[in-house]
Amino acid sequence: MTAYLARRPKRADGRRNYDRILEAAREAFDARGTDAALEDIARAAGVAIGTLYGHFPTRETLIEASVREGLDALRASAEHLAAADDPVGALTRWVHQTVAHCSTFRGLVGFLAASTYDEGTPLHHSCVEMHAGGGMLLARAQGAGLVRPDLTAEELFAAITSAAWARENSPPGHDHSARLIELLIDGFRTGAR
Amino acid sequence: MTAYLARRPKRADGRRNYDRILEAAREAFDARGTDAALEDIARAAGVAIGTLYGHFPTRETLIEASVREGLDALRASAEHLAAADDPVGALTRWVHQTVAHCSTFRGLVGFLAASTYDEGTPLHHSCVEMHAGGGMLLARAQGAGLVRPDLTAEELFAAITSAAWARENSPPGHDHSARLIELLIDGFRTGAR
DNA sequence: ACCTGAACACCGTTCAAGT
DNA sequence: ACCTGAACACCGTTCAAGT
Repeated sequence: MTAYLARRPKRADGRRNYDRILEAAREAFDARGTDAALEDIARAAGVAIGTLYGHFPTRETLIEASVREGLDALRASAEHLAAADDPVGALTRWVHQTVAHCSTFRGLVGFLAASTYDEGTPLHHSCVEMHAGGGMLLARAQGAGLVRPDLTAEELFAAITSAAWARENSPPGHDHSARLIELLIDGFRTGAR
Repeated sequence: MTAYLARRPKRADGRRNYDRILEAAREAFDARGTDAALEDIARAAGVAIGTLYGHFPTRETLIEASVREGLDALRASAEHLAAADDPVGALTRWVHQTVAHCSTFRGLVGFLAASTYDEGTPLHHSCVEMHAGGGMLLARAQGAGLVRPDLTAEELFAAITSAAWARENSPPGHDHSARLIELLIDGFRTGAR
């Protein structure tokens, strides 16, 4: 069953409030993570709390609307990178991009991990898109004999989300997520060991 | 500055309550993660909420007391494994053990990541112990020329916590943390790529 | 079709009164 | 030295009344 997704209203005042809430939400999630107080977001947007709930019935729909465009763009990016002549370089670049997007806000990657295999979830669609984009680049690298053939898109996704978690949760000056990605990609390569 | 740590009281009734709270907390954290309701824990332990706060002034001190023994035992395990003749095998085994302990409860690894570089935190001591244990096994594997000499104990710790997060946050049937560890260790090896 | 804010529920945390 | 539970604060969520 497909989850309810927030829709931008048709009426002018509704659309204005919808946009303001989304802008306030992005700022709040950015500053305080995905468990930012919804009342603060409503106040910053200049609307009553009921208005926020009217547009975004759950916290997850609000998070989803805040990141949808960014995450779905990764699919297009994968298609673009698939044209490169260096399949492992393309995969590596895409993984770095994806990790960055999955750690846009502190807490986001937890929702993504919970959404990947649960259709009834607002973020599920974006997860499927990412999965498909990664699977495409993975298959190309495997087809060229450069990445272990037994590596699955699920495992790639697990690697990406765990690196994104590391990025989200690193204290300043101790973010080793980029290095983690390099080590993982090295582990992906054919003949590694 | 060192953080306050919970201490087992001397008076018999206090000790009894302390133990009961800890037992109830382990069950609650196990079932519902580290953000389980403290009132539920107090009720399950048969004490008033103020009693819980008297022994464990913050949620983190309660979490710390729940996992201290398990985490600190990893140091002894590292020392034991250091005697093995296969340094990479020893490191691999220790990483698997450590990942398992860091994901004892859902939410634990977030506290661990925040505690590693913050002395004023109840779990800091256990993090330092783990860090030291891992550093020892890493140095041995590097000394034998089997692991990249530029890999640091901080990076190893980041790899372990991110794998633990993957383990904590995997839906049933989709836990790829063990594979992630294998891929990472392969990335650690000398001459990988 | 959309907005408002009071009302209720839930839970974290403190503290005065007790033994 | 330790226990109790009422009291307060904060925030999520709903809904009747409004435009």
